[in-house]
Amino acid sequence: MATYDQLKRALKKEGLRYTQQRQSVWDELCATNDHRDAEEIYLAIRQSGLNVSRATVYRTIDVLVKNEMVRKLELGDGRARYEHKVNATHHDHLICIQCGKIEEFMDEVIESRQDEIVKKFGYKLVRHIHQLFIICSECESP
Amino acid sequence: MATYDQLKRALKKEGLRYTQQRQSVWDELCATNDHRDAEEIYLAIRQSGLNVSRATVYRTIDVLVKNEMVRKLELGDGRARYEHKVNATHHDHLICIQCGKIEEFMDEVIESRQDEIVKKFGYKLVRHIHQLFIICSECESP
DNA sequence: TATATTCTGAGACTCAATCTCAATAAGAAT
DNA sequence: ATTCTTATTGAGATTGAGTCTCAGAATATA
Repeated sequence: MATYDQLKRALKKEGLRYTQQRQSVWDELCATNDHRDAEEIYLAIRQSGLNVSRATVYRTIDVLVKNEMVRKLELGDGRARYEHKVNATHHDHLICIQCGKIEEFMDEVIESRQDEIVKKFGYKLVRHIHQLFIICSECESP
Repeated sequence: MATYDQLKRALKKEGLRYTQQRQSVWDELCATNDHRDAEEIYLAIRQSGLNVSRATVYRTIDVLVKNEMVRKLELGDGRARYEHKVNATHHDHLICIQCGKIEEFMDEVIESRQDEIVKKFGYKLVRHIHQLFIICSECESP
């Protein structure tokens, strides 16, 4: 699942060395489809018996985000979440404000409206954040 | 502009006392239509000769946000921005990643698509964040 | 193998935001 | 108006995510 080659290529492109620590961060990010914070990634790696520091986790994630292998999610609670982008298509997020569950959505109409809005202003769209904060069905009627 | 009555009403509703410090925070927030962070609000109040602590600025803003007199913007850079909601209609934001300029947009089609998406999931929409990170015309061709 | 360079980890540091608690001020009662 | 009760304030300590430092470890190059 975690592609050894993709990591090597990205590191080479950045002029960085391939190391076991960087591989383990990438492996752990690919191990689930969850949206986890840096501390969770760090603890999961340690759990698996490997010794990688928090600093290395943060540094490696930055490289992966820059190379579009990982997506960084800012939910406004001060902790960034990360999801790998292996085999993933573009999507935005629904976040339950009760249980924290995160689901994904994608809407072509919204995507194209965004482009039109930006075009009308005469600007250039770089990226967007679209998050729907909801109460999920389980939390609504438990 | 800064409505004395609206503040008094909100404070009464929360079981809080009306104080000069709280009034000055509300006054300063209403003084411009900018999207400023807490430190900027704090410094602006001090500039005007009043003595209000950072703690009070943060605490008062929380009350104002809770009572929908002020909107909190999380741009993902670790500093929340605030804008007053006096005479304001709903809108989302365009943010220039070069110069930091913030502009507003509103699109009925996007708004209703959001409702439909949430409805399809069987969830309840509480609030949303929609931010378009752009490069503005001045930054694009200076 | 020797040498140069990058990487790592532990912990110090940063910075926005929150918390603490003694001193102060608001509002109610008299 | 004065007193009394209770909330508020301010200065600085604290928190917590994330970044930085730098000596030692690991990797690449000669």
